[in-house]
Amino acid sequence: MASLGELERAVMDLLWAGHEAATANTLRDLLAQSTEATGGAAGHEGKELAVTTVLTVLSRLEKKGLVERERGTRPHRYQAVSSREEHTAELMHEVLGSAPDREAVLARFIGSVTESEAETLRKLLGHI
Amino acid sequence: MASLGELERAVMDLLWAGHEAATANTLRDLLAQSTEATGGAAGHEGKELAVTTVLTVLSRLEKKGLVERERGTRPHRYQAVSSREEHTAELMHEVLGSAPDREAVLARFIGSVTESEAETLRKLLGHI
DNA sequence: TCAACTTTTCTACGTTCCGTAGAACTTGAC
DNA sequence: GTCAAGTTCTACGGAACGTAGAAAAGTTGA
Repeated sequence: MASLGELERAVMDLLWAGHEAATANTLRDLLAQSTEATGGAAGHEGKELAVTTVLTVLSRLEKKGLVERERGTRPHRYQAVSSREEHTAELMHEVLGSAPDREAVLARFIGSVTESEAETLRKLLGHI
Repeated sequence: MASLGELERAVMDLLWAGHEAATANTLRDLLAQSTEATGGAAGHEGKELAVTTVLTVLSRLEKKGLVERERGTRPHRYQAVSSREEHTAELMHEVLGSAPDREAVLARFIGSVTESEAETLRKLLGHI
């Protein structure tokens, strides 16, 4: 119950970036802009998707529990259920929990953390 | 480039559990045993898969970089490229890296770690 | 109120990934 | 050189996802 497709991910990124609820139309425009910006590599031109496409994706994201919608207003407004950081942290816990020996995983994990991240962790853990 | 199917996962679990290289035949037998053990819930009876099925899965896992095979011996022998713990830790880093603000994610992550895990982390961070 | 427009839901198709395995090919042993 | 064991090729069905048209539901100006 985790992985997202490419478009689903792009939509979540937009919802996470602008911290407000957005309509499908707004999102469609933003999607066109963001793919436009990435002219070079991936080949996605600034293509406008059909609104129904965006709506389908939003419905799927809602079913997955990542997005919630206000049904009151007429153009429904959508927003992320939890912040990108919370969601990501949750995912990390999910991954961590998928191994029987969590502490051994943590040992490996810490082994390849940057120094500044290590410092952050020390602070968070109430170390000196 | 990450998620595994159910059978792929089961195969990796076997390769990770018995730390030695195994043949497709061995794995097929082990798979039948392990599904047999889980009589109640999932409904998977102790069904023997075709060896070709196991071989296909192993090929896919090889292509994904999770498994490597000795081509020298005739029944090829397969083994996990990295331990379950390393693989899991790598995955966690991948997830962590998927968010722009890694430190914010770490903050949330630490927020819901068990006390014994926190203790482990403190020790590990002590001497980095 | 009704016609025109906007928004949402339903349905569907193509692609990719995965579980599954038969057919065909390769290779080592005798 | 034949045969049995093993490996590769090919393929099919189902689920997830990108994509969007058709149809239904709601809104609004005249």
